[in-house]
Amino acid sequence: MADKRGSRPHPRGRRPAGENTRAALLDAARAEFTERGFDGATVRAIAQRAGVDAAMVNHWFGGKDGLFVAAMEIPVNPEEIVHRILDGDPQQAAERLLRTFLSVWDTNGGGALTALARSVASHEQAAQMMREFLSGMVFGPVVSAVAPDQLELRAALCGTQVLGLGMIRYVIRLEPLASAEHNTVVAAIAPNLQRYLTGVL
Amino acid sequence: MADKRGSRPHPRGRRPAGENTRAALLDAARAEFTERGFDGATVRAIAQRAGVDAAMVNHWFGGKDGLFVAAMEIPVNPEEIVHRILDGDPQQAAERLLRTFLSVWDTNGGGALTALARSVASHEQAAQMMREFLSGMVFGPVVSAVAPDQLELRAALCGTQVLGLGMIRYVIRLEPLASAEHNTVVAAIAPNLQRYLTGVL
DNA sequence: ATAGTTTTTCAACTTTCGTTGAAAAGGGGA
DNA sequence: TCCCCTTTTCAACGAAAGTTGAAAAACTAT
Repeated sequence: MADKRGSRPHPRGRRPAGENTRAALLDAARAEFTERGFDGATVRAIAQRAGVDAAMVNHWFGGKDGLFVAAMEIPVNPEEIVHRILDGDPQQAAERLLRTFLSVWDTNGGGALTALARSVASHEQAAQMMREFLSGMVFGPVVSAVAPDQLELRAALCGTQVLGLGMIRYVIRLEPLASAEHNTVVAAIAPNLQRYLTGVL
Repeated sequence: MADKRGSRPHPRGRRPAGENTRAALLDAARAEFTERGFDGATVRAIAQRAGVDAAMVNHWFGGKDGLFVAAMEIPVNPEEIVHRILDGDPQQAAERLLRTFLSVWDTNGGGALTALARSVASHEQAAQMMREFLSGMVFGPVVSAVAPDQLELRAALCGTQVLGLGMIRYVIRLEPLASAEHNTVVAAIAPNLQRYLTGVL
């Protein structure tokens, strides 16, 4: 009944291998940052969720900031996403773009974009990453491929619509959009987004 | 040169009257919450900005939470705003709505909505206030007056566009939207917003 | 096998923040 | 004038969080 190690979940030093602490930490960090934002998430909670000690964050990532940057490195390949969006009729690019975001977000509990949105609060670095992600990684390439003019303005406009949708649906959780079917959302928003991409401004 | 009270900025007890601590605290709180969000703002910084002791926050508002709620009580009258938006051609309601938000925000450094947006992070109360403000105070009444059907969906859709604009322009500060003229923004976005209000979904 | 390196936990430190209680000072009514 | 209430600062407390250093355990190479 009274095993000597019974009360201590983990013995001291290195663990039997196989369990990748770094990856576990990244997963836990993504979840916590998404749920609570940069300030709300604590190193201790992330470590506990990953089942390791909080000191591991410093060992592997140098600190909370490093972990945040590493965790927000998007797990999905932006080029592949962009490629899929551009594949087909340019007049339906908005619909494909919207469906892509919705499915990434819904399988992800809000996704990295939501984590960033929640973190932009007091972290200038998050705003920086957001800018780069929005204009550089996703909307920039798409707009360049399908839009006739005013590329930067169109990219920013797409940002307002997509980010606004993310905020309302996942952060504020305003009904009926928060629980609406993908088809409903797409039917309502895709035409507007399409105008930002290829319509006359 | 060496006044006995020279090193102490304020003597102890009550001050000569005339200076309204409560109001100063509210102003400072609005500024700090807007710039840094609920978590980023500290009671001490707010008090220093107001030129009073941090304990005054507890004395007047019961704590940081009470101060936040009090500070977010919107200084602009929503009914008046709604009335102005509804006054005129319903087909141009979106333009008036957009211009109203832009001017409130731009004279306000982002405004209460931005403060709330920055605070939604780890404060469920902020999300609650946001929901009520969006659907109850502004978009709800406007939509009820001009929209033909699906009132709640239309209100939420307007929320995505307006909140997204606020996030991109004031929080993320993505160019060229961040520094664009009001006319440019209105020309680009009003048609889309008008579709959410009165168009066919 | 043994020495050295890497990984891991533990305990403690430091800082920051919200909050509290007591004391001081001005104002107002009896 | 004297007493009481309100307002204000001050000092300190307690909790929480990011970080650090040392010791222990497992792996690796010689």
